[in-house]
Amino acid sequence: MRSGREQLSRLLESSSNVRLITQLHSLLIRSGQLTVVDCFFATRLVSSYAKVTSSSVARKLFDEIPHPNSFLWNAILRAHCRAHQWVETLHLFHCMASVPSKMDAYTLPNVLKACAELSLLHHGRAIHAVVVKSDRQYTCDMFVAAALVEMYAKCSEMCDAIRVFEGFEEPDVVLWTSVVSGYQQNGYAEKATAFFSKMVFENHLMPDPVTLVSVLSALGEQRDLQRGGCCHGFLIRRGFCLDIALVNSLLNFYAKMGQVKTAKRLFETMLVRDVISWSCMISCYAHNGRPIAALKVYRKMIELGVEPNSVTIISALQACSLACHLQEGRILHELALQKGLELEMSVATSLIDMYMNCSCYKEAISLFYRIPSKDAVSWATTIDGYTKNGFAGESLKLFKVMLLDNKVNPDAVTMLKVIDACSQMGVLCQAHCFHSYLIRCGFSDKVYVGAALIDLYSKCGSLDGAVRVYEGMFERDLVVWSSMIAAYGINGFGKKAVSTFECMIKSCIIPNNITFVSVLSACSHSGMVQEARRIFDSMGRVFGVTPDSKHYCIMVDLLARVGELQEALKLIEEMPKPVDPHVWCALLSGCRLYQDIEMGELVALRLLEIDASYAGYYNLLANMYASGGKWNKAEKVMRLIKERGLIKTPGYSSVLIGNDIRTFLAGGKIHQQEGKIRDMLRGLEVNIVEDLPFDDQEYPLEVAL
DNA sequence: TTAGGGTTAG
Repeated sequence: MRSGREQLSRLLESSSNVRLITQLHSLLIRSGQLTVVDCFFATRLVSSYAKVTSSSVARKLFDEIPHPNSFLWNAILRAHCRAHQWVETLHLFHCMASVPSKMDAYTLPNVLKACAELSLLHHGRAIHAVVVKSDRQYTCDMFVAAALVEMYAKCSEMCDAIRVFEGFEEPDVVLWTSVVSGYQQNGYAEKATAFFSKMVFENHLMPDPVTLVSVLSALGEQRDLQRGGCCHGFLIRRGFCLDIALVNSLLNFYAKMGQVKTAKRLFETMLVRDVISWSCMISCYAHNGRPIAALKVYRKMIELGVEPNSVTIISALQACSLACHLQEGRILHELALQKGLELEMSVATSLIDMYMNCSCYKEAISLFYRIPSKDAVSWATTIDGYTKNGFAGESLKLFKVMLLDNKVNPDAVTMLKVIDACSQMGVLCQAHCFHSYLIRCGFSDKVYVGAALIDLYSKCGSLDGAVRVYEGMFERDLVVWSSMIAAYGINGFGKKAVSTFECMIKSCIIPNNITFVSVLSACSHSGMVQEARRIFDSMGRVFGVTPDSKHYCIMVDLLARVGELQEALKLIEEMPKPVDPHVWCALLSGCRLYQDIEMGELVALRLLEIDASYAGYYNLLANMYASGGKWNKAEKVMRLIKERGLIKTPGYSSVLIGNDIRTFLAGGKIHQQEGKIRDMLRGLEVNIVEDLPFDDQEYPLEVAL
């Protein structure tokens, strides 16, 4: 027969809601069993409150006990740890340290955890020194060892973590897992999986769900679908399917691998889903280019009453950003405000990105300036947002502000965004300046920076600059090759682009969809129809790359430009549906050029079926009529634009004059120096004609024409 | 009385 004290203690231990714990607490006070001298029930209560993360109540109770014993001290440390109150944990530990006899092996894991979370490596090392000094008292304790491994791993000191691990002849699964997880969290995916293999195949230890979580993350990083599938099979056989963290990890693995259908199936079979499962699924769709599906999942989650957290909001915002879904984005902004998350760094950055992508740059900027301490990501997002909205000059100004602010160092991505802004401006001297800056900062050796610089120089019209960067690179990846191919292409050197493409294949670099966009558009710019046909045909057949709407668009444009209108139409008919309107536009331009009014009218009809409110389509049609002298029809279409109140976004070009960027809008106000500008243009035309090359050398097509 | 785990921003 159990005593009342023991029964009450067990009841407290099994209580999982605050109300019940509070009732038991009152009962203990009323019955006189909870006194300031009795640490037994105080410890039980503190532990129970900690389980339901009521650390403040636990602390109040603890503070009432004048002489806590080791058990009570450890319980309150754990309560603060569970509540992620790391500073308070350390503070209490220092109070406790004044009574050394109270500290034991149970104390250290909590304190080490706080050190790890606060990245207090020196503190952690000091505690490790205490452990070593204690000889066998703590050194053989596997719990302390696991906490030490975790602390070192969190502080990116994996060598020290391994030394702790190696101090044990027979480490248990938890200790092995700590190391696997440490490697994975520090970005050493291969080491993590190798360590896991050693644990299973050489040491014959059975992994548990926690081990598998870390392994799946590492396999996701390694893009190892096969071994991930083995883990899936294993967890089914071992009956771990109800471990929600493990299944979430598996869900995330399939999401990372782009296996959306498998992730969806897994999500649907989950008996219990928490907010992380839902967030994983939203993020899975958003990251795999299906923002509408992501938002659908988000709405379903809300409908089912699952409370979204900051990660859910971030993932849903990413979907809004991709789908340019401003209305839903604003609702999410309101939700973030209600939850007090608006200025949390990742949420604020996602909001800025969403507003920028939805062309609401003023709202994005206002939010950016309200973030109290900005990080490199928020700066880069805003810089990039300006560029996306066509304000590259503002991007560069903001970058200067970032440097003057001097609180955050720009990272590689920030640099790439600034290069993008420079590319949009297309001003060569600016490109030179920024390139010098990158060399000074030590970023110029990075492969991705090299690729971006090639792109920058080529967009500034300096093919020489692009070639110099390319030739000066020690390492060339797919992106570098693709950038160089594109650089030749946009500067009109189609043959060089194709020969670079062939050289890349000889170097055993497999082209991707972007490489094909570059090489096909290079052919298009130089009128190389046969080469384009050959390369387009090889895409799926030889390289396993399925042509998408961009590739079809380039091919249709190319065929239409050389007058192969029927072949272009045939290609469109072969395309997967729905056909992107840009493809029809390319054909319509060809109809205009070759005055195929009949086909042009049919194409225009298709375009207006897609979007009757887009003024650009009407303009294309009107231009086609005007080119053929069919003024009545052209006028009729233009009248339609006015009647329907449609507005066409004007095209523009810009030029650097002194330190000023001057922008010229198509159809804009007549420039005060228009006469002089036209004289200059006429002069240039004459010079171009006089300088026309007539040998076999390759010259940019635009110039030759 | 104690340990290792899952979702997120450019």
